[in-house]
Amino acid sequence: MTEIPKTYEPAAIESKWYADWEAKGCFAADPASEKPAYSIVIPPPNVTGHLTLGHVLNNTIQDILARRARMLGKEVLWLPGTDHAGIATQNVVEKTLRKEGVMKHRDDLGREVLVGKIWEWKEKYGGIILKQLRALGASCDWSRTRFTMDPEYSACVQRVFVDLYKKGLIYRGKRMVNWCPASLTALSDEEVIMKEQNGFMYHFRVEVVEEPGTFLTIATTRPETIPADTAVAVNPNDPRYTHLIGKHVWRALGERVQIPIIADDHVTFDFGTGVLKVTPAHDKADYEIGLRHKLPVIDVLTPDGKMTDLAGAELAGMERFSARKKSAELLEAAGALEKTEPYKNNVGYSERADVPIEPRLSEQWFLKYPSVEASKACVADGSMRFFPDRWAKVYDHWMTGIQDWCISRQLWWGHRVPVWSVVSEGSKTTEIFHMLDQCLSETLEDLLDGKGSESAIRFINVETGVPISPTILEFNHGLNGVQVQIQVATLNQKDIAALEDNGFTQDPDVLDTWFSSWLWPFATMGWPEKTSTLAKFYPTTDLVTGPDIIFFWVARMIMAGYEWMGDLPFKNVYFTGIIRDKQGRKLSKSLGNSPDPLDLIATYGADALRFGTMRSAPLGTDVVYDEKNVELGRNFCTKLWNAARFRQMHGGETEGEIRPDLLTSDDQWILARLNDAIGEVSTALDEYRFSDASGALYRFFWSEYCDWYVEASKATLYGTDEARKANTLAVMDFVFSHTLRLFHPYLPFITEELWNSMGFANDLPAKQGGDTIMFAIWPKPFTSEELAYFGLDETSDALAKAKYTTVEAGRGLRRDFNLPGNKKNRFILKPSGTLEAHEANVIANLLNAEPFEVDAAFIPAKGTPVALTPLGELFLPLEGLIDVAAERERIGKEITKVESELEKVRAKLADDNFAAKVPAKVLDEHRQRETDWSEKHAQLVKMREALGA
RNA sequence: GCGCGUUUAGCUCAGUGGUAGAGCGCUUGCUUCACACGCAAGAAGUCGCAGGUUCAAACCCUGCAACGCGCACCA
Repeated sequence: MTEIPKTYEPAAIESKWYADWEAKGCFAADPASEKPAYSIVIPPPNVTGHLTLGHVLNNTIQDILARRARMLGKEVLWLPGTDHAGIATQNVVEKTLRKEGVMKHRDDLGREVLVGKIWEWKEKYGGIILKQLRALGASCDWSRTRFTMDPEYSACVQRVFVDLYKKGLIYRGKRMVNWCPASLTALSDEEVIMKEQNGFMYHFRVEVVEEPGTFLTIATTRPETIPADTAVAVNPNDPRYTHLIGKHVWRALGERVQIPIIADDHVTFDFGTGVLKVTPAHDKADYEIGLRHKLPVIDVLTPDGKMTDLAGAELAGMERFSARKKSAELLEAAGALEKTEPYKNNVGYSERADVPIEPRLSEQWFLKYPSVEASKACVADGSMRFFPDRWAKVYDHWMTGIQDWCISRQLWWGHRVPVWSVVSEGSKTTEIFHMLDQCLSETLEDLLDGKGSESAIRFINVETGVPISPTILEFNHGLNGVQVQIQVATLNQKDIAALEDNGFTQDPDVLDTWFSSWLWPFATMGWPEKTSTLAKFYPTTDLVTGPDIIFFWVARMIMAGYEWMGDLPFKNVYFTGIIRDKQGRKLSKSLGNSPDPLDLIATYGADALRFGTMRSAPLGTDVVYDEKNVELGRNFCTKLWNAARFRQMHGGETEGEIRPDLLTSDDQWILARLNDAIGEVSTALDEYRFSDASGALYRFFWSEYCDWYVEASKATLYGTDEARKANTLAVMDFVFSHTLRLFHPYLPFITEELWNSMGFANDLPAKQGGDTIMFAIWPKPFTSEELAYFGLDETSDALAKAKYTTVEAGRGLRRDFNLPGNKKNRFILKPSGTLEAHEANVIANLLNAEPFEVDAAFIPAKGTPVALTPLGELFLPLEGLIDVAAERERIGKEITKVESELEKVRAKLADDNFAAKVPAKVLDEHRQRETDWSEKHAQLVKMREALGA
């Protein structure tokens, strides 16, 4: 035992033990271990990220799982790392470079230089969040830290790209995509969030060319796209317009041209005017109509959302929203605007840039998802479990309606699309793609020299599917009209040089960040090699993440897991809540409602932050952040600290054997409560109910151990029976050593400190708690032998409970008569049975009663306040202060209360139906209740009678 | 529009058919020999609304309302 300082100072203790754990290699995962495996891969935070409360929640949960698994004897791998986070990171760095005046636009630097700058940034700031996780106590195996742009990881990304291409699941095409005019890139459907907009519905009219004087009224929310209209559509069955189908109208804005009136089922009768302007270049549905009717496509918007010259001189160059207003003015001026009415509609926003996206026709790479059926089935059939399970439905719904994934991004930071191409002279249609296939080691030059094996390189005529001999090709650009793809080995610098010498250029796009993240569970473990790590730790056990990335990440990881590992990537997924402020808003930097966890750690300690967060985060609900919770955590740590100090004050040996013959009723009671807590905490953790587990521990330690057991034990500790005293200390040590272990996953630092300073580590084997509490054995509920040894059964805690109820009754009397708690008072118990001197002593202590008399023959003065307790009548004599009337009134109040209870239970028992239909057990319960209440009632009435009328 | 979830004390939440609970906050009294980051006592709830099932409903069923989330989306 080393002396425990008076105050708990978390900072020093935390850094000391974290360094110690790392030095001892406690976090390292050994694939050769014979212990059963437990593994988690961290949801990699953005490499530019800083620790937020969301990370605190998420990573505390993972740490709790990992630490408990170690104590349960598992070989634990918690694999950390960061994500390159394409758009986010490039935005952050570009913004800084602009601020520093290094560049105005990315083109000022060019691709290579900018990417170089981002790498510099990454090297400089990239590790911050991982360092911050250490401050939280995260027990990650840092030797395995991965980054999604590590060379080995990038090779995995290229490999799966080629694999999917070969399987025919990746294709390139000109499609309508979600275009972000701020980030200047295509986005996947998942990156678009719909927001309700207060806009306007503009009604304008166009004249029918063939019938001058006849007008059609069109309703639109986007008049600025009128110059891009190439038709006007009506429903073929709409009687109002059938006679006009096939005729033309004059377009209202832009070049004055005739556009056809066409019939299409897409148009509904009752929306707007039933006449739809068709803008194939700027609307997904209109594009489909355009395809059906072979309409021309006129693009009037630049990539960054400005009007092109095709929009007409008045609009050209204007920003899209200004152009909208201007268009309305132009229509108005032309007398074509009939009305403008306020209108609410939903508009897609770019999730990252928070600006409305534009549907835009562009050439992109798409992926048809692989292994969809297996991925759907594993959640549906329960072989993978979601917590809370309602997310399984959301997942299933998405998987059912799954759409192809646009995987190319017009950015520079990320995994560049591994495709090289050359456009041969004189032909726009001839492209030669060079695909990577990293299974092979030959360089491209060797292959082209004919030294490569036949399978090493394949040149395929895409149209015919017929392989072409490499020697015929020889980078001859004369293959007009033939598309050729080339699949070769992983490119090294030499390969790339050879390609570029021959006029090949790499596809400029990079891949969606999630196209690398979805490989995380196995690409971090050495795939495609069959590593011992994969063999031991894949599939991983648990994944802990937010429900907001269920499609972005979770679903895609499942599909990747099945596709390349042939197995699910994790067995359980725990979805955390989202942390909100008291007004229910998400925490964000811009709202300024996002406290810095490191400040909280500095103020309250990491354990306090962890405990406070976990206590307020029940499974399945969002978390309302309140600093009070962290304060609560801090207060709890202090309580734990002081309880340990109290134990230490009384000296004596730790780990002393408990002698069952010397156990007091209080000892038995606390052992029973400990046993309950062990069971409750273990079950809660098994079911991922982290707040329930922490709540149970909190209640056990504070209310049961400190408030009752420690206080009751003072009768022994300050007494004269040395043998009992030693035994009580042994019980305290027993309870404390179990409690510290139960708390360790939540409070790693303070439990380690106390584990050592209280001496619990001393006599244990090094690997089972001797070195560190991290590997101490997780407490198990008592066996029947242990229960018998301690003499614990259903009745063994009755006496202690009765005492505590008696004490509460006495304290109630004190309160009722305004006696200050610090003054000693005389109490007399007129016992209903026998009471040992020791038990009386305990009651006296807890009541602060002096003297405390147990007197079966006691005859109280008339009007002496009394409380009915399980142990008898408890009197509070008030010499000279007795107010008979007041006491009668007090008892009268209690009688009223008892009567109302009695009435309720009697009403039930009086009901014939009740007696006839209710189970025997419930009936007995009610009868017992009736007996108890009426006994009490009779006693109270007698007492009141004794006080006179 | 479709689906999911939530609604219990001032606040945040437990409570799956049988006597309404916790933490915080509040009130009152206590620097009582581990702890004022503490101890003790207390006040506070027609369990969202309306029906139904049942001997019995916070709990099960139906409908409604409010809030939140997901998906889809008609100009």
